Amino acid sequence: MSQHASQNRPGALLPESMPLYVQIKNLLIARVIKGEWGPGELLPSEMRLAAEYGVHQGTVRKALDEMAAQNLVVRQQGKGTFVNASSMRHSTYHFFRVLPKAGGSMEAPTTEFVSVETVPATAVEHDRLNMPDEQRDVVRSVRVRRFAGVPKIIERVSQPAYLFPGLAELYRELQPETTYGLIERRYRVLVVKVVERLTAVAASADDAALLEIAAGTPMLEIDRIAEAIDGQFVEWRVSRCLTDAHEYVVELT
Amino acid sequence: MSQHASQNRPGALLPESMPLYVQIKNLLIARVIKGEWGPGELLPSEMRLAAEYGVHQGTVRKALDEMAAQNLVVRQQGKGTFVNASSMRHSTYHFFRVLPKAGGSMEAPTTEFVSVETVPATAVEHDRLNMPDEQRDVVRSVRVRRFAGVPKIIERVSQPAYLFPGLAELYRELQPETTYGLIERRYRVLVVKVVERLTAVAASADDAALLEIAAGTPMLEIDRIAEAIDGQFVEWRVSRCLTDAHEYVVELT
DNA sequence: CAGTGGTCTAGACCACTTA
DNA sequence: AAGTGGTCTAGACCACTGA
Repeated sequence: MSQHASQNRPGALLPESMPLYVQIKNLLIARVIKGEWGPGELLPSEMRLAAEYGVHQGTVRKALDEMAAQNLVVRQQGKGTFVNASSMRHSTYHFFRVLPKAGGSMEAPTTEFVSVETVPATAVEHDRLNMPDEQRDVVRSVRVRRFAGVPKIIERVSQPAYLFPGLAELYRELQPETTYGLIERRYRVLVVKVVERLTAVAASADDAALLEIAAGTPMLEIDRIAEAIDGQFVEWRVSRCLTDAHEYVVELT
Repeated sequence: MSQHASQNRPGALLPESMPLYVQIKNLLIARVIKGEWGPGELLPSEMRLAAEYGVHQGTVRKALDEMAAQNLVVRQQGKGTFVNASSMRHSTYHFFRVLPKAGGSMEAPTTEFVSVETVPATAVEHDRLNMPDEQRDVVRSVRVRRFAGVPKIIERVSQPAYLFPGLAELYRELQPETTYGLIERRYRVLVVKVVERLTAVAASADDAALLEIAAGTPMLEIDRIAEAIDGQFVEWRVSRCLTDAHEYVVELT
């Protein structure tokens, strides 16, 4: 793994002759996935890692800087480098983009589980979650989120059962506010990326009943796939939101 | 610009509290804004900039790396560092997130200008665009975008007239596909950030007439503020989209 | 106080582009 | 061949943290 060794075997040391700092970064990510350091835990210092891998501190630094840029770790001067935990992110609602319209109050929503069941996956669920053929079951749950007591969002969530044994019971028991915090603590699965597809739809009869509105009311539908640090798809969620007092905010650069 | 010199000028344009590479970065950004190098043009090499500012190459490198991370410049090994031009970005439609639904074709939309006028700003326009009190006029335009000939999006755009003299005439004359490419080429104003707020709305009578649909059809409304490299707000755009065959896609990390 | 990450300099070699 | 950005090492000093 030393610079000298890689120079003497061009293109041969590792599957691809990637830069040293990229190799270090990949090794560190693999160790984070393996759970060697849990969410929120302290990594060894730059100097220790450099000694361990036989490279210069600056090389480890560049690897850790890139991991920090990807939100995999958080660096704190004087303290050290920590595995990112969702509790350490911008907020518990890091991936939650539905906010009160400008001027509205900032209170967090409450969550009520309408139903939780473990059932065979539909073809669509199986496909969207990229599940292996031999795995058939999903944990399907329906939740209603209320702002100031008023129901505004319906979430229909499907998750591969084989990744999360006992998840249905956990949901019934804990009724957690945030899915990702729970699966991170209980299953050591860290969600690092979501892809959302937004459309405008008319409220169905089911929606209307749950939200106490007229059927046909325009709603914002958010179709989300959540991806874990190892690339597994861990959730397919379809949310329908009333946007009379809230809006979906996103910043693009 | 040496570390020593900046320490001797507390509270100056470049506060001593900032790291050297941040000061260099700010100076370089200022020069880009001033137009010293136009969009797509080559910056001096790291070595030249380091000599010019009297710092080490590595310090300039860190400044340029951060500018590259912000998409202000593009770095190419063996060639040099270039000011970002929207034509060099991921695509001409870098900020355009409305895409055909999965499985749909990928053809680009056409743009038709319905109206262009220079008029006094409403109170809302003045506020949203953060315009100075003494500036009163906006260029207001309405466009319809068609996919495969079918009208799907109405865009209502307001821009501060004082920032873009002659813009209304340019719009009438050129009917450009993309606003940002035009104002970059003609006014050397580079849009680097947009904030979008999405809601679901019912099509108005106006919308229905322009898109040949029934009033009340659910539509996706995208309220966008576009920000230039110097922090100026250069556009307020409200788009209404039919999402029967298209969707708004965003990836969050 | 020792240990951590943050900044800065210095110099080497590399891969890529252009002429 | 010359010039560019990309990588890596090396060592210095700083600011911040916590015992």
